[in-house]
Amino acid sequence: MLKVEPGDTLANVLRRHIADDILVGVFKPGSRLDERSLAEEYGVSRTPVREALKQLVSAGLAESKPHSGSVVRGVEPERVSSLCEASILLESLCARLAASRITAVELGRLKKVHRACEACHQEGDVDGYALENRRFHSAVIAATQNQDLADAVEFCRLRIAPYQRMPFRSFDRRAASQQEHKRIIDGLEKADPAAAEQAMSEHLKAAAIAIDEHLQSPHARI
Amino acid sequence: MLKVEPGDTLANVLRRHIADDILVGVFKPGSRLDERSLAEEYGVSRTPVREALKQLVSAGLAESKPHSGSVVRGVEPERVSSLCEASILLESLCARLAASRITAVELGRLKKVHRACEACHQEGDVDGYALENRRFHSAVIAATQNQDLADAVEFCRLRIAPYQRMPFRSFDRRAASQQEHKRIIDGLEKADPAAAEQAMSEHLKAAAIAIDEHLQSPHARI
DNA sequence: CATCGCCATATTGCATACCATCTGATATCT
DNA sequence: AGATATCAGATGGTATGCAATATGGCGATG
Repeated sequence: MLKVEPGDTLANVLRRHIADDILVGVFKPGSRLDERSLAEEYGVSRTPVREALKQLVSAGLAESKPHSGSVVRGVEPERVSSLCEASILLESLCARLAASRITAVELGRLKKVHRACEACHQEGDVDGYALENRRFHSAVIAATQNQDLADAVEFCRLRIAPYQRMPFRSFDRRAASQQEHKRIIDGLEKADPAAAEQAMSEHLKAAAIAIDEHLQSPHARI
Repeated sequence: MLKVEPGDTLANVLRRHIADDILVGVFKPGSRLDERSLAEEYGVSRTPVREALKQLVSAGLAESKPHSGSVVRGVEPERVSSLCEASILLESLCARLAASRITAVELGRLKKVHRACEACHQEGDVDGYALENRRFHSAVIAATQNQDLADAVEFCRLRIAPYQRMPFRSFDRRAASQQEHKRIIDGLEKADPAAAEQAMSEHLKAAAIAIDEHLQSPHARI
């Protein structure tokens, strides 16, 4: 438990661990991240926990007021639309760029991720699908061959990640998402920037609508 | 010295202070950020300094290897082009969006900043010009009315900031920059997305070329 | 003479203790 | 009874000390 590899640090391990817990929904938006509790839970001191939390705040996954602690950043429904819009604009841009830059190797990996998505979809593995979906989008972003652009876009993506996974509980949404992914791959494979951009834009718009519907429904609140 | 307002924290003050020092060139890329020295220099303990440094790393202004300390992130010349490209793409996008969304108040503030730029330019106040220039771009980004998009773009801008200011030592570059800014304002005022996008793109391309030329010249290395 | 390995030192990472600040609950005053 | 002031408990923020690890130089060995 809590193995820290040489050349790494305990705080980094904690950050990744807690971030995963947020992204997968163990820590829900709004819940408090108490330093002492977390430290005790992981069997470490408060110091590395603090560092991890600070980094999560920087990443936009949590927020903190001085002397009032940190909470998982909640995204109010009205903010979701802003977040979705940003994501649509940024990732469409990436798709357009990637179409003329993606390498054969990257395209191969993208297709592999797409197949993994399909498997999770058929098995009804929602968490698995959410994970592979994140990998799919990260792969497109990375295909821009511009690390700094990628960092900025991932910075935004990270914030909606907790919400992206919600609609995947629906079989129909997953099926639609798969088809949309396919169109993105086609655009990239044909090195057609306009097509890839259009496909990505439509995909994320559909996702945004699905998220919104989930937030509207009564059982929502994540 | 080092006043910490109530409702704020010493680490935050330090972060802003050090970040400013990096942006203004007191700490040059590549220089070490020693925790003990900084702590002693500011008359505080290592803990808040550590937190500040960690945040700077998250912001991309510094980088650290475990047990090896932090250094101001150096941008190798070959990475500058990637950074500039990202900045061009993202800010042009913002300009396009802002053209149809900027409010009268925001436009007024933008013009005011533009006048402040002009004053610094005439006086040869390079640091002042760099500051007002940053405000100008931040104002455009903010005019998208999308905080999450703005955060992502600022995240990228922060990384080139140390290099943006270099060309401003040249009177001619400042003069050209002013004219380019004017065209951006015109595009926004006419609510012409294409014009604003075009103007911003050309402005940043010119800036990128200017930065590159500075890095090529012998007296460069910031 | 070059290269590899070891050791000394400096610097970071982690833990613990203490201090400042916020939150809420209670009691008092209007 | 309502509002406000005050106090106690909880929680973050800061300081310091110790442990772990990387770095650079020196020496031994091929």
